[in-house]
Amino acid sequence: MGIKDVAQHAGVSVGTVSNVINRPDLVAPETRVRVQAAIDLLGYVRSEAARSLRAGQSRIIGQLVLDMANPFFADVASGAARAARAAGLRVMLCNSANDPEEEAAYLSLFAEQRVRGVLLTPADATGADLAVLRRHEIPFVLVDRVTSEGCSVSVDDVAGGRMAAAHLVGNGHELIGYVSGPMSLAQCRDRRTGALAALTAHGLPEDALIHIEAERMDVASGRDAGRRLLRLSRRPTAVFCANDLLALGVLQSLYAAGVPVPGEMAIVGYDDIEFAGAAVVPLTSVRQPSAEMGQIAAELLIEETEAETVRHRHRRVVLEPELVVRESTRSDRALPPSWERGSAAGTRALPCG
Amino acid sequence: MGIKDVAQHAGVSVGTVSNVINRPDLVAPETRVRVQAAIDLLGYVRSEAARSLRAGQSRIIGQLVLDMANPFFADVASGAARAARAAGLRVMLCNSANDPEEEAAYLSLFAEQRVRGVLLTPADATGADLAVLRRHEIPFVLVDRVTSEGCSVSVDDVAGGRMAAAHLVGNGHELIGYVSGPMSLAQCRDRRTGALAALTAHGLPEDALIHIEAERMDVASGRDAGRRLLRLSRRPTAVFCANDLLALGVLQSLYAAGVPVPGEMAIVGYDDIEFAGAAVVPLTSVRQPSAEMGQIAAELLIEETEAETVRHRHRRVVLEPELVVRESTRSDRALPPSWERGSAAGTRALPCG
DNA sequence: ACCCGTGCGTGAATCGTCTCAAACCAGGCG
DNA sequence: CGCCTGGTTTGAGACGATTCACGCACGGGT
Repeated sequence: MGIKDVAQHAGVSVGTVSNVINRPDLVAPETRVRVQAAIDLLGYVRSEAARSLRAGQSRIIGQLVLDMANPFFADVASGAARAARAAGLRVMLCNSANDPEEEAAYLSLFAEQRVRGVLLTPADATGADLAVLRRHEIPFVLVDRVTSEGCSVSVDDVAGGRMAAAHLVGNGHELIGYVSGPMSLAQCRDRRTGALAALTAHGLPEDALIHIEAERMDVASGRDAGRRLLRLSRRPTAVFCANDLLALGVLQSLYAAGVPVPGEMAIVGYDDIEFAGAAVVPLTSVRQPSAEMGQIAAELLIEETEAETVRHRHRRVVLEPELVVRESTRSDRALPPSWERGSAAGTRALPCG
Repeated sequence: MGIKDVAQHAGVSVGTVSNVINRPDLVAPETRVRVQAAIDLLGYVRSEAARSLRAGQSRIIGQLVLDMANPFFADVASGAARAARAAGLRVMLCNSANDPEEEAAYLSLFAEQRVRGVLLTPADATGADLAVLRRHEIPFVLVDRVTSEGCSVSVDDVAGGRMAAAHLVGNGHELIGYVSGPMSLAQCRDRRTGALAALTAHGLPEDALIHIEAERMDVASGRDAGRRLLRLSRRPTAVFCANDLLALGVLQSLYAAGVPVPGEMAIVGYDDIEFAGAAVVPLTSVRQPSAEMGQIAAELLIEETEAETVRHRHRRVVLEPELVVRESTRSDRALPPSWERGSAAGTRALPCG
């Protein structure tokens, strides 16, 4: 069941079989069909292990994400897989679950696999994992993070924060809540910076942005943040949330308290995950081009690995976010909910589970 | 940078280095530390390709799912990854996107990789892909599907349908809608069968279940189904939906039409994805033990691959679903929404995206 | 007749690890 | 002194595909 069996069966040498598979133009047509027939007959499948061993590297790209269950990363992964396939490579997707130890374990797995390169969103802030990659000379591209020592693809969070806040100010809001995740995350800081810039650009004072910090960026923390929001002495007329899960939580709290959305409180989320558009009050959200991020990251990585003659220069790609306006900030509430408009996310097909 | 360099540096033979790595107990302590020092110094990483070539198989399990973006499959994958790691294996997760061609491509990738085995939820109904796996003698376990020719892990959909309908009947509903996906799917047929059985068991006639078939099982189709539901001459007082995405869509339509949920229309979904509990009217849903399915499937597969002495017998594991009751079927609406109760799904941490 | 180029096929070397039979060594015992 | 034993190390394949320097044959040009 090896290449030798095929060769013997077709009456040729192993080299010729290899040529039929990899460089068919070097083989006489007659021989080619004979060999191909033997391959089909025997059900021969070449061994990727042997190929990789010989080549000194595998045809796999490793990808490490923070949470596979987060639709954002699922989208990033699908973009990366698409780009990889276009280059004849495959992606091995692993989930660090935000745990630096898991992350380190997966990186050494990747090293053993001799992967072409790694796409990662590090859970480890110390940079120790990047040092490991550099030590083994494994090319990498950061996704949704930035580093000075390699390529990265991220989204302009300052711009995203600015457009969210500008949208709210444009709708007449003059006191706005910012429901943030931990300020240790660059994302949360940048989005706040952008929002603040938008307010001051429109002549509002700095304290027009009321800061509420959630411990984690999930739905439960969002519900808590919503309750805190309602207890404020100066209640904002709008909230900007650092991600959609927080926004969904806030929405739930408001609903429970009987506060109409967007009538008494408008909401803007971030990420535009599928369920933002599918909420009962569809959420206005800042869309990140997640699949595109994955695709560009993979393309950068592939370019780096193929840079034999051309010298590869590390690049920092920053993509622009996009505001998707839906019911949760609609000022004219006479219109029916427009679930169908604004984004294709709501219509994406999810097969049964 | 190979095992030879380590051997030379430590002044031993390659066999000894191999032993230090794989069977340290065979090596004298003094030698062991000397070799280990050389390994650390040189940053040696063994080549998985060479290992696999030698062993004739890799340490990877291939997993093929219908949609990575569906939280259900994300959960299945995480369960499988856990079990695999416990056995010293890794999972290579691939997304067929419900496309039989993609599926076939990934299966031949797995064959080239000489994976230990494959976990799959086939998109291809013809069984041609299973024939390929059998031809190459690659062990496989079906997930959420059943076959007579191998192991499988699935959930009792008849029981799920029955408990959903029984819950509604128990709440006094006597006319119930069933929003189904395509009846070509065994899932949809079985859930209907179960619902019907529950109705008749409670003395209701067969036509107490009103069938509405959606083209696809996504939110948009659910919205459409909701609109059709409201146009019926005999309007049900409850709906059972074949998955949560359909249920979310139905919920949206009802909300848009001003129909109170659960006041005038109760809703039960299926799968209990995270966003079912996070909807503004949290959905009652039939929970599938998704992570457990993945874990059991992987364990079955591992058992099959390790069955050298013991003869492996294919098994069909059928798990029991569980009804998670939330607001959307609560008969006492005086209570505040209970987002925090009923399931841990609503509190799962999703890091920022 | 000779040479050369071209088209096609060959076969051996190579990649890095594991495994196993054999070698080696030190010490104890007859 | 020779033999045996048990702990330790060695070194030679073997795994399967790729690649490349050659060899062979044929036909055209000189």
